[in-house]
Amino acid sequence: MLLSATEENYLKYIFQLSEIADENIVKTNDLAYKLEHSAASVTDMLKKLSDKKLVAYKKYYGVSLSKNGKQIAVQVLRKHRLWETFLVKNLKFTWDKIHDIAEQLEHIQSDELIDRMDEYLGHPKFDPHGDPIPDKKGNFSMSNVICLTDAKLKKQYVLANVNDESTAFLKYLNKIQISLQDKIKIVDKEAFDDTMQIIINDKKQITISNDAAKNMFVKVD
Amino acid sequence: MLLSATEENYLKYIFQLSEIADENIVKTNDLAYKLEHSAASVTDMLKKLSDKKLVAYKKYYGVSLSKNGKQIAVQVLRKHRLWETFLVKNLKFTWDKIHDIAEQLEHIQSDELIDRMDEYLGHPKFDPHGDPIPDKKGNFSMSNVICLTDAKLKKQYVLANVNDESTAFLKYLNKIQISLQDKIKIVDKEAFDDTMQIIINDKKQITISNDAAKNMFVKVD
DNA sequence: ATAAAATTTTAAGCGAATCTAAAAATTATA
DNA sequence: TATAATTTTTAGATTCGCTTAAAATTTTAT
Repeated sequence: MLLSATEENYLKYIFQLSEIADENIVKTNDLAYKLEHSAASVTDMLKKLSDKKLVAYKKYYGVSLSKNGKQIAVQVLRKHRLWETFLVKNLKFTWDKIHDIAEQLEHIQSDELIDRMDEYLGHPKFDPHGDPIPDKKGNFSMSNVICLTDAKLKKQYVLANVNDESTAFLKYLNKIQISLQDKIKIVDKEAFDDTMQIIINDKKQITISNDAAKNMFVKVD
Repeated sequence: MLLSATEENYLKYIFQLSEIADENIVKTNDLAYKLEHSAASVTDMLKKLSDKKLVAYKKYYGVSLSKNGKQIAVQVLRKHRLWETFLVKNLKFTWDKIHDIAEQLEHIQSDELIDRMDEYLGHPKFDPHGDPIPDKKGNFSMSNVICLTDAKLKKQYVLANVNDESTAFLKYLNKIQISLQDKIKIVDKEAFDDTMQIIINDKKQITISNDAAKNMFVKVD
C-alpha cells in the first residue's frame, strides 16, 4: 500500500505520542497540536486511516496504531533517523539543522535506497540525537534511558538522548557545550522551581532549568 | 518563492524539451506527453506558472522559460544529477535503477544540503549518464556531444552520454556491455532502416538499431 | 481555398488535504 | 446533578492538481 507523506506523518506522530503517553491511546487534540493542524482535519484523516486499517479509531475516545500501521510508522522513523545520521556523520551538518531536512527525506519511497544507506552508514544503532534506529525488521535497541527530571541526586549519568524537535533547544545545548555521552551529575535541585545544578564531565558546574531538563535523557554511567 | 514538486517538474521538463527543440518554444502536447498528463492539465499549469512569471506562455503558440524559471529548472537538474551521482558512486546503485529515486530526491528543499552534497562528492562535472551537472551558479560544462545518429562513418568517437529516462534502454546497454567512455566507430549504416554496425573499443562489432542510436551521444575521441 | 485533421483551450468536475464555524458529545465543576 | 467548560465531530468551503468532453484555433491536405 502506497501512502502519502501526510499519511506517513500521521502514523509517525501517533506512534511517538503513544510512546510518551504510555497508554496507547492518542487524543485528537494532541495530534492536532503536534501536526499543527486543526482538530477537524485530524478527525478527517483518522477516519481515512481507519478505513485503511492502519489505526483503530473510536469517536470521542482516541486512536491507536494497528499492527500494520505501527510497522509503517517505525519504518518512517527508521528512515528519518538514518538520514539524520548521514547528514551529521557524512555531510557535517550540526544537529540543530537536520530535523527539517530529515522530515522531507523520510518520505522518499525506495526500500533499496534505505537498505543501502543503512549499509553505507555501517548499520548505526542510534541517531545523532541519541534516538534508537529501528532495524529493517522494526526492532529497536532500547537502553535504560530516563528523563533528567527523574534522575537521582549525586549519581553519575551520561547524556544519552535529547529532544530533537526544538531547534532553539539544540542551539542552547551547543551554547552551554553539552554533547551526547557527556557525564552528568546532579548536585542540587531547587525545591521551588526544580532548577538544578549539574556537573558536566566532573569539571564545569552549570545551572539548568526544569524546562531544559525535560528535554534531556540520561542513563546510568 | 517556494514551488511545489509539480511546478518544479514542469519547469524542468520545459527546460529539457526546449534544449532538444533548439528553438526555445515548447508545445503543450509535447509537455503533456512527457509528463504523462492530459493537455488540459498542462494548459492549466502553464497559466499558473505564467502568473508567477516563471514562463512566457502564449495561447495556441507555446511556452518558454523566463530568466527566473530557467534558473529554477537548472537548479532542479543540478539536484537530480548530484543525487544520481551519489546513488551510483557511494551507494553502488546501477544506473538503470536511479532515475525514479532521483526524481523524488530532486525536490528536497535545502540549499545547504545540495551544497554539502556537491562538496562531499568532490564537485563532479558529469553524472552517471554523462549529463553535465550545473554548478551552484547554473553554469554547465558543455562538451561537443552529438547524437550517434549524426556521427560520421569510420571516425573514432567515445560514448559521452546516454538517455537516462528509459530503464529498458539502460538495461539493454548493460546487456550488450557498452559503458560511458567506451570507444565507438561506425563501420556501416544500412540505408533502408539506418541500422548500424559499430565497433566497440576496437574489439567487438555489434549491430545497433536506429532507435537505440537515437539514445546514444558521442564526442570525437 | 477550403475542408478535414490535429492541437490546444475552456468548462465542468473530482478527490485529497486542508480550513473555519457551529453543533454535538464528553468531561469537569459548582 | 445540573450546568459550564472543553474536546471532538460534522458541515460546508477552498485550493491544488488532475480528469474528460466540447469548443476554438491552427495546420495539413486536397
